[in-house]
Amino acid sequence: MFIGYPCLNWSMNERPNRTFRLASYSDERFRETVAMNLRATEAILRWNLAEGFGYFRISSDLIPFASHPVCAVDWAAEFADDLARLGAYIRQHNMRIAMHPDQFTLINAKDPEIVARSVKELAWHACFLDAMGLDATARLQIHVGGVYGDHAASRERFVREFEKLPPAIAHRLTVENDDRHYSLEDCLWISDRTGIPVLFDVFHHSLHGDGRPVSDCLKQAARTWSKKAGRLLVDYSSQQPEKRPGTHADTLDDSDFSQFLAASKGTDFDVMLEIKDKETSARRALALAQSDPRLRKPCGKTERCKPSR
DNA sequence: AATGGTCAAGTCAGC
DNA sequence: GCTGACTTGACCATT
Repeated sequence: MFIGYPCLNWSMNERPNRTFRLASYSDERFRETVAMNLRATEAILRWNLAEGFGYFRISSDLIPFASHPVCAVDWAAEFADDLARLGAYIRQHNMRIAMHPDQFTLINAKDPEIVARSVKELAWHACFLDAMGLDATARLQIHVGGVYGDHAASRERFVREFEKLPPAIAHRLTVENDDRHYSLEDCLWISDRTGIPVLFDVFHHSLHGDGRPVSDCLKQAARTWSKKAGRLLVDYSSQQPEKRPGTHADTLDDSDFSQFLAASKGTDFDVMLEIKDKETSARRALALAQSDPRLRKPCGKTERCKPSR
């Protein structure tokens, strides 16, 4: 088990998600921004290694406007060396990487143009991971979406559209249960028909699930992950008190997380803490998991990974 | 320097 | 048909 946090690190003076307005786009500005974002990401991964975090979600803002027609720069070629170096670092320390294209990525949209844009969006993410030389354990997670008032039809459409995806995307794609439309059951239904591994979101399951115990869900979701796809991925969060149901907590609820660790004992996975204060909570989670035999730390290639302590 | 309106992309509910 | 919510950081124009 690796513990991770998404995209940003507030305690460092690094921003891996710098962007700018479309109206002020220029190739030069694009290049500068990508270069800064890459350097920041590299710095955060170094920090993660030192702190013991083996799992990280790389920001989709790293390459701004990557799938937009305005972007004519061949960034994968221009930054090939930087990307290869970053990838080598990740592989050397056996780190786990995921990316989460945003909610407008809908391979099952009714409008074929939205589908085409979504495929382009997924394609650049896949290209980015490819350029780093990462294998299929580096995942692209998306929600099912595209409901248009008919869950069943949309679920079917997702399966059909998946079959048409280029292999470079298909072999990295992962579906995640969401908090309003598609439960774990739905994702498993899709997985049965496509072989897509299912990322289990604990918090979403509590908001939109069938009430089944987390331990059962984890076991079911884990069965959808092959050796190639890697360990099961899990998103964890808890409810921010006094806020609309579904609002992610500002900071880790220590007792809720400890209960989750206890309840999940029978399954191994990498867990992403979707908590707003990022690495602050991730550190506490790491401390709470210290005595958990599943916990691993990122390590060098030659040195065998061992459970911490 | 601080502030606040607005930002590529999608869907849905509510007017 | 249009607007705002969803959700959330940050750009950027304005003060």
